[in-house]
Amino acid sequence: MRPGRQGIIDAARREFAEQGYAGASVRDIAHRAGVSMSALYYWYPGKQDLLGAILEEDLEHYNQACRDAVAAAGDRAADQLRALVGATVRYRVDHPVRSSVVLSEGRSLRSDQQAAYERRLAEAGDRFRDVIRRGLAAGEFTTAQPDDARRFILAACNDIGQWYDPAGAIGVGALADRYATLALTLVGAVA
Amino acid sequence: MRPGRQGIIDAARREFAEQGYAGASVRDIAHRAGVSMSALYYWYPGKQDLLGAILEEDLEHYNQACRDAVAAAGDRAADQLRALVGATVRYRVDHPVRSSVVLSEGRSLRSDQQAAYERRLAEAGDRFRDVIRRGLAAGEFTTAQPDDARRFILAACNDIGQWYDPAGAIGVGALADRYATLALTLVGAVA
Amino acid sequence: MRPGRQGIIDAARREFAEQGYAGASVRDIAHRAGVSMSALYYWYPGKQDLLGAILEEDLEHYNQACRDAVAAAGDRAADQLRALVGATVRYRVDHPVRSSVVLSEGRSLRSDQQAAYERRLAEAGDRFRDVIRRGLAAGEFTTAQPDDARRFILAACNDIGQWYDPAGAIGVGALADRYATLALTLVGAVA
Amino acid sequence: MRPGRQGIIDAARREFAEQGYAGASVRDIAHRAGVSMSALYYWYPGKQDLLGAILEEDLEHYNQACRDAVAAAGDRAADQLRALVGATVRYRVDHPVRSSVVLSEGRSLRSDQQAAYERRLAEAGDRFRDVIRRGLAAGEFTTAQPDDARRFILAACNDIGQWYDPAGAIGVGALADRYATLALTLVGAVA
DNA sequence: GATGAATGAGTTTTCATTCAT
DNA sequence: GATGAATGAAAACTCATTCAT
Repeated sequence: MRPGRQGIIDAARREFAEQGYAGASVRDIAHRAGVSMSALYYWYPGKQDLLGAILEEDLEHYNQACRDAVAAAGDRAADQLRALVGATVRYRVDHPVRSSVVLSEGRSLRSDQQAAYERRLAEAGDRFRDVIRRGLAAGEFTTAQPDDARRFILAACNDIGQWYDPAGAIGVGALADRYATLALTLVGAVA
Repeated sequence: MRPGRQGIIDAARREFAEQGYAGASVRDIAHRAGVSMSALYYWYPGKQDLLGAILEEDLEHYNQACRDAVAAAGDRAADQLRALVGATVRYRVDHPVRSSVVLSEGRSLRSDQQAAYERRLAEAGDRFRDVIRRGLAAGEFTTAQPDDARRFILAACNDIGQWYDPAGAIGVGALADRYATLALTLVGAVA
Repeated sequence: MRPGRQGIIDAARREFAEQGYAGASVRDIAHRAGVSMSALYYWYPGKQDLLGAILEEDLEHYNQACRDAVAAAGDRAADQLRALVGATVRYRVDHPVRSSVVLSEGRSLRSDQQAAYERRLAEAGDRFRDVIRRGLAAGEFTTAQPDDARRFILAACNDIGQWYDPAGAIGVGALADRYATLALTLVGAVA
Repeated sequence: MRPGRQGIIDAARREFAEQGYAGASVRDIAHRAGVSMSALYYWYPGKQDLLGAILEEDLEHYNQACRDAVAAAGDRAADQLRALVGATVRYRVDHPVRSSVVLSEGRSLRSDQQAAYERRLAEAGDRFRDVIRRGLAAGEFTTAQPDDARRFILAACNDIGQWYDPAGAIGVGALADRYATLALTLVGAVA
């Protein structure tokens, strides 16, 4: 696990995050992973497959976090939305490198890898959509613009990596709470 | 405008938008512009300078649109925020290529170009910050989270290019209105 | 030799003849031509195109020699067959490098280049077929195996490069005469 | 025969026939043979040795077929020549892969393997030379060009793999007869 | 007896850029 | 004002081969 495959994936993720997919070089990835280029090619058939493996792993990782958060949140839509926003904020803060690659390098995937990527992305979006729909149906939310609200919430959460300073004064927990509050405002949560 | 320069910039912008800065090739840019590579290098010193010129032109272009919108909006903060959101939504929809490059290729700038870029970016952010601050001071807005609200609004507006379909059913005007409404919700606009 | 295109083609032909297409390296071709690899790629899009250009040039060159020989040979089929065998023998002897590449590297062509190559090869074969058919029709030839005779003749002529020693005692003219004699024997030429 | 060795040789032969020696990769050979690369290297010291073993085995195989054919042919040179042509035609038709490698990859041998290869090739040529010489001595053959005739015959037989279609209408037996007839024509066989 | 893992030199090709004219 | 020709470095990837186990 660790020595070959995982070390290479980790190095590739960092390199893709810093340079972008096109700007990253396989040579630098191998060097960063502490293996020869040939060893890298022994474990992965090519640069594109590295990206595919990373996006698969990280999106799945994030989706799992969301599933868990919703499952632990109880029945009220407001609590589920709080949980979802919290999980997303936390993921962006705790995994900035993973988040950066997932959110900006999807377009660099080979065409045959796109479908799986977009399915996983849609799963994430659908979870928000479902919670908001259920909140509306239950009378917990009152917004007339559920789609726009969802887009605001997701865009805001995904944008965190662009400005958040892990060494700064804002804690993750507080940030999650604040973002959840605004999310509930957007969906017009009652009481 | 000028025959050589502008055609090259336009081609470069499209190429950067489609491939990313690192993934774009000077050869392809020249070909797309219909000029020889030598001609391109006659007008611009290099690839980085193309990016610099594009980001300068487009961010300035966007900032001017915002300035004009605010200036035309009258004195109430709510109207100014509506105008600002409207200008941003419109820019993202009407200039998807410009928007895409400005929003995703800033990190590829040479270090000596970064300062100007970030100053212009900050100008855009500050305009939202100022309007929200003035709205709070005037009692028009009531939010306890002005910074978070600003981030939600900007992130949502900037994200439009990721999903908006110009051939789809949603018109720009309607979209601008809807986004402005949510923006006002976020800042807790009164009555 | 000559700058640019021709020098590169000449070097590539020699290299392909000596090492085979797969065994030849673009680096060695460029070195042999006295140009940098980048210069080579300026003139030709890739290794395969070098092979394509060579086979086209050389097969056409040979076909032209055959056309001229037949045209100059007068009306009797026997004379035309003599001319055709003479032209082929001469080509194999005078252009051993061209002959070697044309006869052994056709299978290394890209699929889109194969058709043109095979058309030119067929043209060469058809010229022999036509002459033999006409000789039979005119009563000059009597063989019951015109197809086999044609294959014997062509195979023998094409094989010359495998054993002929240009520094040896056999002159081209004598060889051409001897091969023509056997060719006429094979088709059962009368008197 | 032996489990590892023979499967590897068979795979290598096919690969060499399809791609040429230089174009074939040890990886593909191992994969085709269904063994690991390490296993391949356990049985054979390297790629060159595979080629050496193949050429040795196949040329010897062919030579043995010729020896047997001549031995079974009786004393008349014409019958022996018929037998020799028949054996060669049959070998080219029945073993197209072996034939292809033997006839086109000899030049890729390591220098220390060349001698043995050329000795075996010469043995094949000498058998034809001897039969023709004996036919002339016995008055069975009358050609004035025994060397050229031999070259025609061998070249024609060796060329069969280039055009013969095993799924086509021509049977091996018929083809052998026809080629033998032309061979006898070339040597000027009497009666 | 056999392999999974790795290597370093090599491959073809593309890159941004320069220069003589 | 502009170009055709060229460059050296680097790109992604493959090669035949080796070695510790």
